Amino acid sequence: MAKEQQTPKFRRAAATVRREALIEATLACLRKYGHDGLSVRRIGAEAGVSPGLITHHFPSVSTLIATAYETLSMSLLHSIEHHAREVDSSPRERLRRFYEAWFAPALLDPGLFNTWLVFWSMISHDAGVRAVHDRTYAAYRAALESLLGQLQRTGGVPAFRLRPAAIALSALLDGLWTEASINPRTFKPAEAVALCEDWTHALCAGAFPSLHPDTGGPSRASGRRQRRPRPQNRRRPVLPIA
Amino acid sequence: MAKEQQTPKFRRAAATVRREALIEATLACLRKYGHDGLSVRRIGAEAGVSPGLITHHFPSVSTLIATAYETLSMSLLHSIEHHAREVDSSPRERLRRFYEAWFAPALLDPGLFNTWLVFWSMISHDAGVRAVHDRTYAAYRAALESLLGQLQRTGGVPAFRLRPAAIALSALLDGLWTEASINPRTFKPAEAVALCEDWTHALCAGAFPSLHPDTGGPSRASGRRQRRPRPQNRRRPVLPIA
DNA sequence: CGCGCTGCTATACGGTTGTACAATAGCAGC
DNA sequence: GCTGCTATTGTACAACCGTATAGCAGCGCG
Repeated sequence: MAKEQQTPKFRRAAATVRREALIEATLACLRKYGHDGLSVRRIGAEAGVSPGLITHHFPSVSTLIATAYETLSMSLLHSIEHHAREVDSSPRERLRRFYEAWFAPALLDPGLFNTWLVFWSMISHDAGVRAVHDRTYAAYRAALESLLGQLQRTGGVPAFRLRPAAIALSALLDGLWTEASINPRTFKPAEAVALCEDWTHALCAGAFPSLHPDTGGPSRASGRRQRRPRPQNRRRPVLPIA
Repeated sequence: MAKEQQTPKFRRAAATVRREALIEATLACLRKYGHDGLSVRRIGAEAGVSPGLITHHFPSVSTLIATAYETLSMSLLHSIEHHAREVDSSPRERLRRFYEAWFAPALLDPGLFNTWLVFWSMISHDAGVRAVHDRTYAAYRAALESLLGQLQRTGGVPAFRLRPAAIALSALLDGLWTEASINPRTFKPAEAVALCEDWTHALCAGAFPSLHPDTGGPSRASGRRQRRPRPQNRRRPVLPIA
């Protein structure tokens, strides 16, 4: 009994690495358990650590979630951008690779979608999470604007307004990703890529009138119908639910 | 004291109307409290009813949620379709009115988005909710396919494959609706309508190659690049997170 | 080797959750 | 008007939640 294998009850770690470990444990929990994963006890168990530690390292649990949100979001964006930039080829090709990365199997994990749902559902409650969303959404849009800007400088591509174009493309990507994550049987990832490629094609063909640079606002967006008499003055409520 | 205003402690109701009232109370709770709204106590309080009643009328709380999901989803779809069909005009105009209804103020309520997040987050756990999603998504896609089919029969519009077109349009609508619900300041509803109108315009211009009727699958979707050598055999993981 | 800083654990607390079940009472039918 | 069916209530229960806090213990430093 002289040389007992007395394993230490816990190991100390620098605050930085412990915080990082907690963030990774949080992401693992959200991925595995979805909305039930953001519990100090569950995250602590995942990290092999006492529940009280997370409130010791983070002012509150929502701060931890917000940090995890920013970490994951930026990591994904960098991975996708890196994948798109890998081959040195035309902007059009880079955009296509961006789509491919967006619908790669790793991105279509249902656990990842559930993670995102948790982030989204916290936006309306927590100001920190909302700030992270605004930052990361801006970063995604900036990435798309960069790719689209390179595309615009390609010969034969008509000029278009970058910001609304990026908004539309981002929405298309998000919408396809959402449905693909919910029900993988609706369409194959390659179909999603093809639909995004179609969008690129239409953009290059100048088929999006409201994106023309001289189009100031959306009021003149439709172009042809200047007279919009707002026909039904008696506003029929679109949402009859109480 | 002879004529006491003795209010009955509760009122009996037929099972049907009580279930309906509980469904409406559920929707109100989800709208107000988001994910914290699906508690028997909160729903019961909203309906002015004891918590035990909901487990008495519904086998479980997830069944109630699934029913509420289907009710709200179909109600919204019918409202939007009704709004689109109101004027008897061109298919193109009906499609535009569909977009307008989609981004009407009532649909951009943050509470509605939070409600949807709850539904979405239950899909991976509950088979009933998943079935409701599959049904309602199919209904939405069918509605879009109907509108797009009418558009296709218009003179001057090239033929296109209905199903992937509806999938793409649905994704665009959903993606724009999501971001508009999260952050109303990113773009105005009219801009979203304009971007959808752009999509319609491109479709009518035949600017979506993969939607051409002869295009069989997504493998030939990109059209031009037949040789796709899958360049990087060492698959760099897109998601480096553990 | 031992001191001491502090990362970390363990527990307690008041609150919430879903489910179960016995008791109550509205109200319809006779 | 009384009776009986059953919708409804109220409570009990065990499990979980986030936070606060007192004290243990790893481990660097002297």
